[in-house]
Amino acid sequence: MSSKAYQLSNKYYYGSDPILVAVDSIIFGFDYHEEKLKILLFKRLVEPFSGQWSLIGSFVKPHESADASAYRILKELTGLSNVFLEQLKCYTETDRDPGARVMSIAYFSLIQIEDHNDELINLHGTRWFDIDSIPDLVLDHNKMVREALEHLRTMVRRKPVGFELLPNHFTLPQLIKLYQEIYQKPLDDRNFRKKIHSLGLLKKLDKKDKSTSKKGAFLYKFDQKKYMELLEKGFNFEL
Amino acid sequence: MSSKAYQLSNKYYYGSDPILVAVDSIIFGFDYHEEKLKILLFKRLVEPFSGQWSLIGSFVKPHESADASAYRILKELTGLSNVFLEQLKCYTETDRDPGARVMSIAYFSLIQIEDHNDELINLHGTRWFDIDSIPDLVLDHNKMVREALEHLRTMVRRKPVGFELLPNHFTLPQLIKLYQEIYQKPLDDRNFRKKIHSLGLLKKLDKKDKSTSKKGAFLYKFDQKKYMELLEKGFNFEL
DNA sequence: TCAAAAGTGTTGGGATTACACCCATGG
DNA sequence: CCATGGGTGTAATCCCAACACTTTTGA
Repeated sequence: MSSKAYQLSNKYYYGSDPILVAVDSIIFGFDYHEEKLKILLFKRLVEPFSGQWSLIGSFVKPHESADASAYRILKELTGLSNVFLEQLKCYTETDRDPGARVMSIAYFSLIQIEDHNDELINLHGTRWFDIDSIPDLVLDHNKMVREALEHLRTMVRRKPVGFELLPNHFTLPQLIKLYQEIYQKPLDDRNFRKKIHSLGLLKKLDKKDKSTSKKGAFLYKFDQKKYMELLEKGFNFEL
Repeated sequence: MSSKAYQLSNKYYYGSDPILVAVDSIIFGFDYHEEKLKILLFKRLVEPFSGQWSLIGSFVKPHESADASAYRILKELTGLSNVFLEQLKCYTETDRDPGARVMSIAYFSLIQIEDHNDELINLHGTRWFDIDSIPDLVLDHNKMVREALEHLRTMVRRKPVGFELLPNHFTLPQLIKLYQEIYQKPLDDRNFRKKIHSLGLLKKLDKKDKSTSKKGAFLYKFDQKKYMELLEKGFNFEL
């Protein structure tokens, strides 16, 4: 019985009441063909509500941190390991899960849709959903999605995390479309370019992407060093 | 046995491993006589490390949310109930507490030092410490304090929470000193006044506080409605 | 009358907004 | 050669930072 291991290590806190702890990840991706921000969902595996759409999650195991748990489940379902993943918020209402007293730590993740392993995706029945047509999810997961989306909108103004959603080489039109989709409003093309260039974050490549126009749009990558610097100290990216 | 109640409600998740969950609150106060930002600590009541300085915390009980737990312990130790309290971050490293596998949800609180009940403070052996001379704390509590302080500095630029640390009636010199203490840098007096007035958050009273000068400084209170509005939508308060 | 803290405005520079046309190319 | 999307510059405005003197009054 697995709770035995736990009991053994509890030398001190007799009489205190342990609680089940889960992690649930809100995983964002940007489909730049459709120009849509999406989140990754799967069908819940356990009762109650088995088979219903759910955030991707797992119970936290005795010998792993919550971070490790969130990384583990993300790796299992997408094959990805070097991704942007951070803790968002802990949901602790006593009645949030009718199955038991379960707390959930929500994680916020940004991934590049193209990178993930399609076989794994199919294997586990995960699916990308447009953020404006998320189905009814189990428990309080719809609330988690709403709050994660707010977090994304706030965050993108302070840190250059938008890039986590784009492929390594991307064009400015793609970048602009991403920000428009996140902010849910049209942005001025010229001012956006001016601002993004002024950050010194972009490295222009020689190649062009001609998949969307005859003229072709220059590809860029971002300067890893500058990126880290800005991630650390933040910036102000109001538009 | 209290864990029985828990077992009873766990109809579904057999074989999953529950974890002890605690809350720990980083409680900030501003002593405007000393012009110092402080945090409230107490001496830990349980082994291991009983008697050492610690953040104020408690285990989360089976029938309370983590928020309720944090409010409960704050009320017990300070007598205060209408305070600014929000969840900060969950600490989940497996080895963070040698006593057992315990997660801790850190809470961030801002209170008005004068409001709290001195008798309770004395009764529980709590004490205010300058943020620049925090003693060694149990477990990872020093880390929590550092991160909470960073959070305060970030937050104060986006939301008008500074007021939570001041008495209901306060003077502009007090407010400026508070911000200087939080930002840890001198601020331009005239620009600060201009900016704070432009927010439309302050209501000037007829009274003056003459405790710090012969001329006396006008007392202000803040406009609750405007405050709520700005708390909701945020602002930019770079200085 | 003077010391000590409170209060008050202006100006220059940098950033942000609004806005319209030329460019390159494949079909 | 033309339709389509990619790319560029400037002027007006707003916001922010820097900066020094006057006011009040109790001792």
